[in-house]
This record gives sequence, structure tokens and C-alpha cells, in this order.
Amino acid sequence: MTNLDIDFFARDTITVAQDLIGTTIIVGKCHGRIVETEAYTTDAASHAAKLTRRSALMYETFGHIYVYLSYGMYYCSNFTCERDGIGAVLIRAVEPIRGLEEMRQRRRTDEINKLTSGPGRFSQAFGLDLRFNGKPIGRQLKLRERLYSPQISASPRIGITKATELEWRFFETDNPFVSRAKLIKSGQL
DNA sequence: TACTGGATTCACT
DNA sequence: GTGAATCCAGTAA
Repeated sequence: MTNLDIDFFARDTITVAQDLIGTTIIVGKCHGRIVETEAYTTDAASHAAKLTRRSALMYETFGHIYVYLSYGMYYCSNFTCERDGIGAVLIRAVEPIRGLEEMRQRRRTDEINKLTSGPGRFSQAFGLDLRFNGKPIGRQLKLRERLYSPQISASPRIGITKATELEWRFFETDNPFVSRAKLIKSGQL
């Protein structure tokens, strides 16, 4: 299985968000298959809309990890994108593959559908916090080429929602690990 | 220096 | 369906 290299992220943010669906993310012993992403560009709702100390990573890098604290309690993990532009892809949900025991301990739950089905849940399960912020893809966090889950189908249907003009979300429509709350709220499910 | 609010989640009704 | 938890970046002064 091939590792994705940094150039994967040099491309347009929305394309990267779509192509990340089905890829495998590996942090230590924890492996997961990405089933939901969200693309953030220079949309007003995005941290990337303004150059600040926090958002500088999105202006200066691609293929790096951008982690921030949300609501004072949960970490959200992104990959920076675009060689010549500005953007990041938020990982909203993954399907757990390996390292489930570690995920259960970090999440303090045995309910598998609550391990990684949400950006805060995923980051907690995989131990992603501010220590990872600014790190390049490769050593501590790896990504492998798209893998389809036999439980779902050989080529899962990809759903797309568009929250604002420049904010796109991609998800596997039939995957139970997709974080459903926001999709239900927006009338997509 | 002080204030505001959020790319969320969970418990409770 | 609703509200609380929690803390830091950003902003205004």
C-alpha cells in the first residue's frame, strides 16, 4: 500500500477533500479510513479568511497538520492544502480499522459508533492535539492510498453538501461512521 | 488588559 | 430539542 506524499496536498483544497475520502490515516497504532471531510478555503467562515498567527500555517504550508482547540474542549484536525493558495481540509469522521482498544481508552467509551464519528471524537480517539499542530505529513501521521471497505461496497457513494459558497463537505452516504448530526441539521439525511 | 464567541460534544428533558 | 462545559485566538480599547 502506497503512502500519500506531500504533493497530494499541493492541489486545490476541494479536490483534496474529495480525494481523501477512502484513504487510510495512521497515527501510532491507530488506523482509520476517512469517511467524511470538509474543505475550508478563504470563505468568511474559515480560519483561513484572515492571516493571523493561528491561520499562518494555512498560508505558508501544504501537507501539514493544523490542529486547533474547539469550544475549549475538543481538538479539530485539518490538513493544509494548495501550493500557491490557501486552504485546509477538516477530517470530520473516520471508520476505525486498527487500534480500537487505544481509541476506546482515549474516548472512554465502548460504543464503536461514538469513537470517531465527529471531528472532536476522531481527534481524541487518535490522540491528535496541539503537539501535532504544524507537523508535516509523513512521520508521526501517515496517509495511505484509498482503500474501499468490503463491508460498505467496492465503490461507495460519495455525498456532497455545500454549506456556504466555498465550504464543501464530502462523505460516504452509506457509512455508519459519518458524523450525522450536522447532516441531519442541514437536511441532507 | 478585558471581553467575546466558536469548524463540538454530551447529558438531560 | 436545549443548554452547559471550557479556554484560547482574535479583537477592541
